[in-house]
Amino acid sequence: MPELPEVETVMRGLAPVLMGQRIKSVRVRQRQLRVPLPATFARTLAKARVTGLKRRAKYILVSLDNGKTLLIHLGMSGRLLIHTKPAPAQKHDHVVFTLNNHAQIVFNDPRRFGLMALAPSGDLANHKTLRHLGVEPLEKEFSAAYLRDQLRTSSRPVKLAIMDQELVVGVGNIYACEALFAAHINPNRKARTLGDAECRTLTQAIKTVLKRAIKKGGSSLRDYVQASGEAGYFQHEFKVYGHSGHPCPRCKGRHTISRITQGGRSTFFCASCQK
DNA sequence: CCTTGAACCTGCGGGC
DNA sequence: TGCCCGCAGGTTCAAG
Repeated sequence: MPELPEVETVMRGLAPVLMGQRIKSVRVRQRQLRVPLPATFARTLAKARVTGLKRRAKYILVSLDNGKTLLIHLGMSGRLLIHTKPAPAQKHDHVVFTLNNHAQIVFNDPRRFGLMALAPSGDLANHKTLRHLGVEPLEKEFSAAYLRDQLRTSSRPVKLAIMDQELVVGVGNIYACEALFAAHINPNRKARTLGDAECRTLTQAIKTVLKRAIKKGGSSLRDYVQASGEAGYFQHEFKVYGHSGHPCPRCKGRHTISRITQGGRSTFFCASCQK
C-alpha cells in the first residue's frame, strides 16, 4: 500500500483531523517497531499541539508546538486509523494517540516494518532518516536532465535505480513497474543505456503515474480515512503490477505480462512492448 | 566505491 | 482440516 501516493493520501486525510489539535495522551502498546520507540516517546508528545502536517518521501511529518516533529513511516503494512471517539484496541494497534477532542489516531502495523521517531523541528533535514533522501518526484528538480545525469554512470537495472530513495523518493515496487510500462522501457535495461528521449519519457511517466494515483486516492479519501486505511481505487488501474500471465493491455492479445525478480522484488512488464 | 542478498515480521492464499 | 511454501506496497546492513 504505502508508496508516495498512498502516503500523500493518508497525510491529506489526517490533516483536517489533526491540525491545531492538542494531543491529550499517547499509549504505546508495542514499542518494538522497525526502530524501538524510546521510553520518552509518549511523554514528549503528550500535551503538544499539532501545528502542521506534510509529506517528505514516504514519511508523514507532524510538526508540534514543542519544537519537535513526529516522523511516521508506514513500512509495508502500516495504517493510520481515525476514530472519532475512543475505540477498543485491535490486534497490531501499536500506538494510540488520543486528542483533546476525544478523537483517536491509531497506528496499526502487523509486520512492524513501520517507524515512528521524534526529531527537532529546526534541524529536520539533517535527521538520520531524512538526510539521505533524494529529490521529490513531483517537484521541478526531478527533471529529465537530473535523471539522465543520475543514470549516466550506473550499471544497475533501471528499475532498481528509480526505486533508489537516494535518487528520487516515493517510487516503490508498484509505481516503478507501472511507470516503466508507461514509458515503454524494459526494467532490465542498464540505467546508463537510457538515451535523452527515454529519460524524458520516463521522468514524465513517473510524474503522471504518481499524480493519477494521488487523484484516485483523493477521490476515495472519505472511505479511506473512515475505516480501513486500505489503498484507494488506483489498484484497479494497474496495467502490469500483479498481472503476470494476463494479456498485455497495450499489445492486446499478442503478448502476456511477465514476472521476474529484481533486487529480491517482483517486477511485472511486457517483454514485447517494453524495450 | 558498487551490487546483491538476507534480514526484519505477520498474514494470506494455494497446493497437497 | 492442517501444514508448508511462497508471496506481500520498505528499508537497512553485511558480504562479496
